[in-house]
Amino acid sequence: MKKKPEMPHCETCGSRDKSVFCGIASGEIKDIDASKGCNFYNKGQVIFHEGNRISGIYCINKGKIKIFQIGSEGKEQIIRFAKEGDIIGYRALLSEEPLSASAATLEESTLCFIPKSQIFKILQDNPNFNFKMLKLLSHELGEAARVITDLAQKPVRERLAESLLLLKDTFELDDDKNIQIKLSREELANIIGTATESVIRLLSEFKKDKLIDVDGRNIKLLNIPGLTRTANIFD
Amino acid sequence: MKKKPEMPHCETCGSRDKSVFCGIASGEIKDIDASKGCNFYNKGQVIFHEGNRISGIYCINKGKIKIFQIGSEGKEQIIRFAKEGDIIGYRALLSEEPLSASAATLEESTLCFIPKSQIFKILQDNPNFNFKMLKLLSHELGEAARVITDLAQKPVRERLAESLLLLKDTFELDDDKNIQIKLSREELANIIGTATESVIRLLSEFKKDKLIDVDGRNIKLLNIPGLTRTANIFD
DNA sequence: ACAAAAATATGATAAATTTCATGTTTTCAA
DNA sequence: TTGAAAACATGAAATTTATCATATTTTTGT
Repeated sequence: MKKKPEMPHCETCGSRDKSVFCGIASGEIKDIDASKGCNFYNKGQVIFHEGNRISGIYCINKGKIKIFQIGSEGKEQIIRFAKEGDIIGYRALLSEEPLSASAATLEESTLCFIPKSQIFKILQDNPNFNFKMLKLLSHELGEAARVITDLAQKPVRERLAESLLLLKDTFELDDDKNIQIKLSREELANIIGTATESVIRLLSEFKKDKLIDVDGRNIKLLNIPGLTRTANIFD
Repeated sequence: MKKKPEMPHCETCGSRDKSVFCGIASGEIKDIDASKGCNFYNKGQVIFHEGNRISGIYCINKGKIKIFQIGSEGKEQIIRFAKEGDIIGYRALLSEEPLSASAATLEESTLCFIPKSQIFKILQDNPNFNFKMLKLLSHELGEAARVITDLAQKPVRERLAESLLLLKDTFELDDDKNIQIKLSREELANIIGTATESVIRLLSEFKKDKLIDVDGRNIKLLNIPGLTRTANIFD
């Protein structure tokens, strides 16, 4: 069994400058540090549950997270991903509504929890942080609109291609051009709203078309321009 | 030709207390009034265009608006609706990104335009307004997530039923239980991401099943519980 | 009021996608 | 290590949904 990692500190947190907390004064950082809690999560652990209330936000110190809803037939729908430096749970906290989605780790992760009172204090005292949150929310809303249009209008093959590119942008490629995230075929299906079998078949097609290379859950992007217009390949 | 209506004033605006501007002090309302512009739009007029920059937000004094994107095949996708008292364009303004969607009137409408400088001034000076915007954005984000799951997982018949209920909640029913918005079959199709013919067929089905009554673009909801679980009607 | 255009309607067919069945491979816990 | 469970894979059939063709009705501009 792995040992629990040391409690990370915001002051020395490597992902702080990439995060929404980047412009915060050193005094306030100390406040956050003092009020926060920090936990290690194994792969697949649920962080919070759709429908519950939330009393703070989680900041991802390390790891990868999926945010998902359960549809009416009990099927998981992945809404978005989060990684090191990202925050999750802020939507429900700020709207003061129940959580609209659940979150679970995709690999071993370390998350810090910052209580509501602290967040609201910073929001009040720090116009810069406040504005960052407005920007974050409105950016996310734009992304969501694009997802809606794609889900409504694009066929499954294109949606899969899109989501591979989205995963590339979110988690980046390693030196071998592998997407730096390992998802099951079922999870891929749950991003684009299709059957697992369809994803399996389409990944094979993409491989045959030399657009990607597949080795287990490792997906290598060989021809990114090709993926951006998969519908026209045989035009 | 109809006469242009009088310039409305925020101070006497009937929809202000229902809007995001409801808690604003009288002095600030006067400032908004002084900086705003106001215009009448005919049915079907475009208010702003996806991809452009925006320099303020529009507040709907009167009328009904659709917000939509154009998909890769040129097909319209309706993202959301707005009505009297709602604001539009705030997403692009706050994210400082280009507009992610276009807006057009669904009927004759009057809209006020409040310039960016004024909005940012209120955001800075008025924590209450600021917090209202955070709430609005995060609420919208929750709605978007639910739309994503529905589009990804529900069959067309259920999506149409859902969207009729959404339209009911947004625009309400008149005394005759008619939904207070008149959309073409094509527009209904563009909400749920399906073909116009499918909407036509399904509306007939709903009518035959006594769930709704249809007379042109007037849709009367006869059996709302039935619509909430259209998939199980014949179970 | 009238012609043209747009919207609505419906059937037949085609295409996309899911479901089901079944087999193989991989993963994981005892 | 091994046996069970989960994940992956593939074909065939069924289902859903889109497309095409065509007719009718409604709306709109002149």
